[in-house]
Amino acid sequence: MSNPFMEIYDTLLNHYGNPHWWPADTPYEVMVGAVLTQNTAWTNVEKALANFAGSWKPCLIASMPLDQLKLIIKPAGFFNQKAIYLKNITSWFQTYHFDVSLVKQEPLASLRKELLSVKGIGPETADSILLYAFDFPSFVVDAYTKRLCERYPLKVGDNYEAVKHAFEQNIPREINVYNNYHALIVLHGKYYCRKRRPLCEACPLGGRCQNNQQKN
DNA sequence: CGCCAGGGCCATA
DNA sequence: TATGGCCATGGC
Repeated sequence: MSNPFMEIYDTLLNHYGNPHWWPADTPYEVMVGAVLTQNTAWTNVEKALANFAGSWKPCLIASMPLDQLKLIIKPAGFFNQKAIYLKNITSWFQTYHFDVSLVKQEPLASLRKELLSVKGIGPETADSILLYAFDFPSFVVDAYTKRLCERYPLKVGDNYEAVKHAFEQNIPREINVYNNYHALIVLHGKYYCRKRRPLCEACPLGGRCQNNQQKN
């Protein structure tokens, strides 16, 4: 195979199996989780999510006092900002009457612009929501993705949109592939290709990664 | 103890 | 337009 993007994908999928990812039951829960996990460990997000105690209706969060919302999400960190961000994304969802099917009728490009115009929704959060909440083929780039690209290396630059574009040009435009690929990169970034002391010797990507070659 | 986690906003130049 | 400081908690 001549495409390194697909080589990596196939290797990671073979090694980790199907991640069947994003731990959430509804699209709205995905949106909330996507905001709460910004620069935050998922274990902290889980604590915050547990504090909702089943109060998952967006209309409830829309009407909830800001201070109460801050208290609920406190374990996720940055709670002063994130409470406002949750209000903002909920207001956006309300413009669609909290109707997922209405959102899905929008063209991907305009929907992405809408999300990016919401204060608190940057490129990664927007793409996560598009892909994992609404099933749009919008590739998600995060810190793990950039690190893997740097080390391998896949010469895709450092700019978010450039990295995203590179992946989308080199993998099939399928929801399943986009979904799995990002999930696999997160898994891989956590357990092997971590920031400090990566486990290059046992890495499933083996000698194809230049960062591994250097250590021989 | 210090580092880090599935970013994004804002001020500054 | 691009970089740096800031935001906050919990796990290791």
